[in-house]
Amino acid sequence: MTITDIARLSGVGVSTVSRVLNNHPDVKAETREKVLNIIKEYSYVPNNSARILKQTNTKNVGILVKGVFNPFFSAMLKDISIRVEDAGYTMILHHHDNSNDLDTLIGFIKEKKLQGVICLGGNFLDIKEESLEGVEAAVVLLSVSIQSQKNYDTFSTISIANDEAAYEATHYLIRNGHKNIALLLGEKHDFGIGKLRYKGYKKALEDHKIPLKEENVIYGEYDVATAYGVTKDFLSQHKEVTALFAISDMMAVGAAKAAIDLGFSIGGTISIMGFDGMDVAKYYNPTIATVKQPREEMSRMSVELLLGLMNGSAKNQHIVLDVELLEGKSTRTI
Amino acid sequence: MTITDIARLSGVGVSTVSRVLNNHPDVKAETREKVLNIIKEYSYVPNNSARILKQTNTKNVGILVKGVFNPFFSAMLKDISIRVEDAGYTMILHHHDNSNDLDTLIGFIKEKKLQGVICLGGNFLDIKEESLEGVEAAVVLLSVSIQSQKNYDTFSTISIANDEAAYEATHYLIRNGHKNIALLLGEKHDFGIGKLRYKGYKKALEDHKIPLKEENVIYGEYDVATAYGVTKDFLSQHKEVTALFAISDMMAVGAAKAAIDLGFSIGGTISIMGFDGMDVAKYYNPTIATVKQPREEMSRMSVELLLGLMNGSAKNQHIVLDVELLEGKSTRTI
DNA sequence: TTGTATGCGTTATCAT
DNA sequence: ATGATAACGCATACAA
Repeated sequence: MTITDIARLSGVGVSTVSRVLNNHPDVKAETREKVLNIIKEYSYVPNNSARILKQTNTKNVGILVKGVFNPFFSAMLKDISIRVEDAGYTMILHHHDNSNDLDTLIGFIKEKKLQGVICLGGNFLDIKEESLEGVEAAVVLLSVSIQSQKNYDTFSTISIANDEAAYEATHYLIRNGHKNIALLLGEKHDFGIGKLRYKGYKKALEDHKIPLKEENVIYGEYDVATAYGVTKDFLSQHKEVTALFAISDMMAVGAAKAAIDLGFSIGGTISIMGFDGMDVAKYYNPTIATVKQPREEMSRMSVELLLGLMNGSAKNQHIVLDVELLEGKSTRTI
Repeated sequence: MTITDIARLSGVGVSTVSRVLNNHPDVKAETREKVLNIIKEYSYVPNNSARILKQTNTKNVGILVKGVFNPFFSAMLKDISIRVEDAGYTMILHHHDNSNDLDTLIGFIKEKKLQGVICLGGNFLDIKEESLEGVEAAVVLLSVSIQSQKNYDTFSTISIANDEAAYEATHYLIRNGHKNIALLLGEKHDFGIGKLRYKGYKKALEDHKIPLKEENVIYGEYDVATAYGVTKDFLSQHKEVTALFAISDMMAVGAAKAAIDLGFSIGGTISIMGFDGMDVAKYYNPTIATVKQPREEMSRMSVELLLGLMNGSAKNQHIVLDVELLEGKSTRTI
């Protein structure tokens, strides 16, 4: 069933059908009605690929998400999608788990003829100034990790200082008298955000002359159940540890439960700190201290910047936002 | 930059470039190399719309998600995507929030030329046998709510008996001596799953001659923070309530925290029961009793059924799976 | 107000 | 092994 079929069945030309489809004004009401009826009767749906192929000026912006299953991203997605649609753009959400984030991004832009893209997550470690030179779309990288600190001019970034944030969290625990602080990371071979947070943890220890013990670093794969398991194993053998810093709130929850099940008291015999500022930290029992990423602000700024880039009123820039340490009942001073 | 440009730059014809792109065997290694270099040099990416437009036999299955921000769906998505890709199909994820789920589904199938679709969520209340008659793709509705109990032959469904599951949860609380049981629903005007769970709650009360009090039904919009707020308001005025049944685990968490902040003891002065069987219920402190939906099984069956429907080895069917009541420390007998 | 004809970028058929 | 060319379904410039 194509536009030609509908045209034939309605006894009109294809362009008339096309006009009806696209709400063009210059179609007689009667004709429009007739065509609409045929469309409904045969439940015809235009082929969007053909449409995109033909169209030049699509008001489309894309959101490219790496790992949609991450609850922190899911939450940001919501904010972003609302704002994008408010601005009159159609949002095209694309999830992927490819290794090459950059190629995926470029392919996405070309395939969908996008005017702009916000990337949520991913490691653009080898991105270069010229990587996006031929790309006419505005690109905002949000919460991604890139290697260099150069002021690239072909794309924008919005992020937090992951190393400093982790430093702050660790420092908070140290200030409260903790010296034996375990670190619960995600994946072992993460050269992006995980590495930066590790760096911050390490520096905080160094600055306070606390020796770093490699065995105090464990990996929970950003998963509650895994975090629970490794923490339980770890704590049962390392009773001397008085605090644990998890680099995601979901892992902090798993760790907290593990500690509880081992007889620790959260905020008593062990202090737990999370990362992200998710609702679950706030509503856990007890409330888990966490490093809150400015999620709403990141979402808002990313859309505003993208819109600005698209209409030419903004230039590419690299924004680093502040985090906020939220205290909870899960830590104590010793 | 199109395939024609690449052909010109490489000094070959478009068909040769197309062959290289699609890994056809009959291209001289040397030629392939040459073309590949040009492609890389100009960072050319094929236009997928044109591709889809042209292709007939795309091995594509779609996943149509309504409300990707729901953590229960996110978890299922993960299982499904792995299985679909294992089967050699490309998975196309599409999220939407349109009111007409059926139209969105049909549009999605036609646009992407899909061989099959799994729908996650949505209310297909007015779906009819003939709604999908002209659609050649296999359709499996997963965790959706449809009005009729007819054995439709043009699509399949996999679901749980939401009313019975809610009945079971309520009955469990009643059996444990509770008579004043609050119900924490999602949205007020939900005529799908929410309505069914309300029905189960109501019937359980009726069967035990417990009068239904409308003021005991509150709405948390499937959101932790909202659930926290309404529960706090509610419990501070209804100290006589001894149990609360939330129809999602995230809402149960919010409710639990509200109760704690009001001085209740979870599993002591108040019993809390959730729904879904999410990790968060298990790792909450204390562990929250919940009705576990067979998530892995639902995911597995949906993919298996879809594959069967596509290769003709299966017929459309309507499967209702059992739930499992997981006890926790959050309820007690009175 | 409506219809005809052309091209969007690709794949596939048929030659060569 | 490779190239020319005809669709795919649509939007649109231009003609009527």
